[in-house]
Amino acid sequence: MLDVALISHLPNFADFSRSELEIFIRQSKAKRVEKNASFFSEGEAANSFYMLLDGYIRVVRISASGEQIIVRYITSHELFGIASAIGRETYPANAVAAIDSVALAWPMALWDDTVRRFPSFAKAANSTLGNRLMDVQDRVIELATEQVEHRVAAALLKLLEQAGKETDEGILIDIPLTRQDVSDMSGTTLYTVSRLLSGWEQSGLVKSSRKRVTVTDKIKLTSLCNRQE
Amino acid sequence: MLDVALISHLPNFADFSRSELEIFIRQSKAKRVEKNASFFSEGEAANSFYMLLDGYIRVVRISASGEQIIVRYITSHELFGIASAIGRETYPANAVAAIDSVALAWPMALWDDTVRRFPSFAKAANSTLGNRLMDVQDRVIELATEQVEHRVAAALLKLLEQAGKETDEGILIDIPLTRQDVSDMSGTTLYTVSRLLSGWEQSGLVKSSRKRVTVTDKIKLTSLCNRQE
DNA sequence: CTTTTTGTTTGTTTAGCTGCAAAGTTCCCG
DNA sequence: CGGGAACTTTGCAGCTAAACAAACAAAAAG
Repeated sequence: MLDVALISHLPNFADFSRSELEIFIRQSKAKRVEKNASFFSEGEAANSFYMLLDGYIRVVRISASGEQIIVRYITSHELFGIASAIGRETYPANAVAAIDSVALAWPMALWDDTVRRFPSFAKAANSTLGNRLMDVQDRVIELATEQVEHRVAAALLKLLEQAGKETDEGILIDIPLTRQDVSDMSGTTLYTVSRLLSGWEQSGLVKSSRKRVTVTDKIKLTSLCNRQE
Repeated sequence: MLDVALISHLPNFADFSRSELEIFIRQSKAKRVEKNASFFSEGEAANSFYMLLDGYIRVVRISASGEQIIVRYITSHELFGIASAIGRETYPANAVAAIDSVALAWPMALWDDTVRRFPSFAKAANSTLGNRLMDVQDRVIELATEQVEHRVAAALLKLLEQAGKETDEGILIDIPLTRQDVSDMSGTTLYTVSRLLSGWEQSGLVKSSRKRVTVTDKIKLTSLCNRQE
């Protein structure tokens, strides 16, 4: 059983009493999902909402022409699969574990009641939605106005924030990440990503190997994103 | 004074009684904004939330490099400027009137109370957010995977749904719309849009003139969006 | 240890767009 | 009604990044 103390400090649960939170947690079921398996798929009936305890989740959609797009990553303690919050009865995307992951799952039937009784929870859910909306808008702007180099750099920096881990060589992106994954995030091809990474490696911005990227010069990488004119 | 009957049927207000709705409306102030003027700007303190009564609004953001992106259009009876719903204290974008427009404005201080007392209103706000999130995601996918021709066609079709008006020549997009506007929606340049429209005009898909586009063959235009491989 | 699978790099070619310039149109305003 | 502003079209030059192919490297499977 999960230790309530580990999550009681989260803003999601700010106005749950200790016992309320315990009851709430007890209503959930831990769901463990292996790397590359899904918590749920696009179009599926939204029977549960989730909070990620450990791991990383790729939110993926498939375009009309069959190409895969990574919409975002979910990190620990984020709510996800909250279709109800926006009045939907099916999940709008696929949630694929990037590494072995564990989440708590609540029956969707509890949503309305939970939101009504716990304003902090409702607020957290709404600001989660708001942040996602802003993020996605930022990506639209990026895709519409910036060149590939900029976009790939931005994708790496975002990953760095979400999953960066200090090492002696620099900051490692602690998710197994293929060139293809990066290109799926930045709307380009794995070839271009490979070329960019090679180039950056030569100029000492990053180190990369199979499924791993370490950023050695965050400053310079950031500056690629702010290039004016 | 606005006739309450005109809007009482909207889902937003499903569980307002007649008198509650009257009171609610009375708390608002009609705001009239001329073409090309703004209801509010990005970063401004979010003092009001709005419902559009008449007109069209362009939701615009400016990229880091100064380029303008049209994030979406707001049409009649939509809520907008609902920053509070996502826990923000400033507006996240500019709301510019595409034509002379009128909206009701409520003081943001009323938000929490309104949402709490009227679940239908809260639900409407949330599904508005949800739809926007989905829309923006769709645009990300489009920008990341589809070619310009496809994207411009999709932009026109979206406008057609929002502001289409039957005429004897076809369906007119009833908003003054420059080539630049269309390119700002589809992440390309006004030159390319101009070329595409010329081409489509030759093959009888559209008719266009200064600031006007009429779609004469919606079927074929739609098929440009579904082009496989 | 060998084979297969999966991921990465790199060369070459080329389509698709952008960017600029310049001319043509349409509209608006005094 | 005339002049200027705003919008549109078109030609051309140039370049970015996509697409394909092929070889290489690393990991997983047997």
